[in-house]
Amino acid sequence: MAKDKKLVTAITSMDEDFAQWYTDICKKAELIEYTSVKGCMVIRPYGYAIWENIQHILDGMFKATGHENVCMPMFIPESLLQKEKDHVEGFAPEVAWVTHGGNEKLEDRLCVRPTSETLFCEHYSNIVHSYRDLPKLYNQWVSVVRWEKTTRPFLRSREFLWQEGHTIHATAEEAIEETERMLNVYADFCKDSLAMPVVKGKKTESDKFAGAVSTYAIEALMHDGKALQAGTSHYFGDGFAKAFDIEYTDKENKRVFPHQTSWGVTTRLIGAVIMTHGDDNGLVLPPAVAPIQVVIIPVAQHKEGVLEKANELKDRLAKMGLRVKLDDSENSPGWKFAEYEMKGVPLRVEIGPRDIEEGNCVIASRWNGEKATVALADLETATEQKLKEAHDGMYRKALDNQVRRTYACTSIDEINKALEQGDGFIKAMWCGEEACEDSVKEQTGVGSRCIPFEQEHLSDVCVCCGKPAKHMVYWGKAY
RNA sequence: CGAGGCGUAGCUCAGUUUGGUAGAGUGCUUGGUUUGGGACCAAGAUGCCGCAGGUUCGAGUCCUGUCGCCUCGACCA
Repeated sequence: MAKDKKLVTAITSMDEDFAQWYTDICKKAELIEYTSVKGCMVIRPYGYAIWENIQHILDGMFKATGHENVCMPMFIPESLLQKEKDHVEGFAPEVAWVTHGGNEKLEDRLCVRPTSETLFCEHYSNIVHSYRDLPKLYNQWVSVVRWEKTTRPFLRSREFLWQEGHTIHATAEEAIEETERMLNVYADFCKDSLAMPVVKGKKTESDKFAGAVSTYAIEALMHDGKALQAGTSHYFGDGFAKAFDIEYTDKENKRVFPHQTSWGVTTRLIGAVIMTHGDDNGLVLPPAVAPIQVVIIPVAQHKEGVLEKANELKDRLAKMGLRVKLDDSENSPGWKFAEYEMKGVPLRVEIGPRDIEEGNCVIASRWNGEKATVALADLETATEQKLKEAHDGMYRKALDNQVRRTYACTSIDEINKALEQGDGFIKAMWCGEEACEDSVKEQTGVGSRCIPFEQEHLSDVCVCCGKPAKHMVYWGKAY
């Protein structure tokens, strides 16, 4: 792969310094730019286009499962935030406060939403009165603010874009079903659109969302072996309803509390894509969310007929509904190759005088670096096939990495030994006690990620205390 | 919030030890030659040396303060 030294020196290699590699990609692929406010970044057009594609696909999936979009205010009065005890305790340390309106000090200061459960609850208490009003399946696409101490582009910023679904149901069964349904939507999206394998599971008690009865998550394993929570779905029971006085009259004319859920994914998904698929030449984007799916690079473009032919190919691909770009700038072809590799464009079509004479073009695939000569007549079918291959190949490659870095362990020693080969997922049995969860983290550095739905029986006893095991848990170092 | 690192041209950085006219590479602009893996030649433009005080005849350089960014921890999507 040492084709050209300049390609390698353009960004820090991931083996040398993974964190720097990540930052380099964010900057050089023009995804973000820093601003003068810590943790608040400009998401540049190319980065935002990825988000728009994510939004578009997910929004379709939400609508297909019966959800409606709404928009809540950005401010939450302190008194409202205080209503659910666990919730406020969980979020208070990281909220930003608005204390003044103009020059006047506010009586009741306002927090900038870190999440909108309280706002949805207040609203539901106003509009839910009868079983006929249920369920409400709401979602919103907004930004939220959490005053993080340490920030990183996409992975942990103080303001971030997300969607938060908030639903309210007549029964616990319905709400639990919704919680699971949306976790599956997320997992399917990660697999089918981001080519990213995830582990679905339940969070331990200590790792639950503030105010939830149970929290479910999808966990992904990054290229460096660290785990990233890629999405969550929470079941609230009727706890919020009780705290916010949301009641309805059921068919038997009884006053009862409804059951709620919330679920969300964020721009962190972009970070997940970078760290799942990227390589030392830059970003590698899954075709489904790539802002440019095919880039056409003319070679010797000043020569008669080259640009005309390139434009013709562009039109043919665009007609297929693909996002295609023709780069006819004055930069050299080599420069363009490197540039669009940095930006992770899935396919590159090269067209030059030689090709035109032979009736061919060259299609290069970003994910595996392969080049193929394709007859111009077969452009559409070849492109379609190579995009599909890219998605499938990327998923397989990511899954291989995850499998290779997943270690089944039955003792603390085994965990530590496994981690010597590099970070990854540890599968190990657990008794269910928080003390053991803490102890494992202390002794090995890995924390519980989730209790996967797909359980395996590795041993009868807890990896830590030796008492009877209740669950197999995925452990890992987290972002 | 703890520990470390860094703020000099759009970017990457040298210059700070030992105070004395602001530097390099890259990028940018213009013209020409090029074009199948980050092309070449020529000419040009670009700086409150993060900010505020102080010491000094003189500060990018020394002192004090301050703000910000990055990395690693603890916390989190």
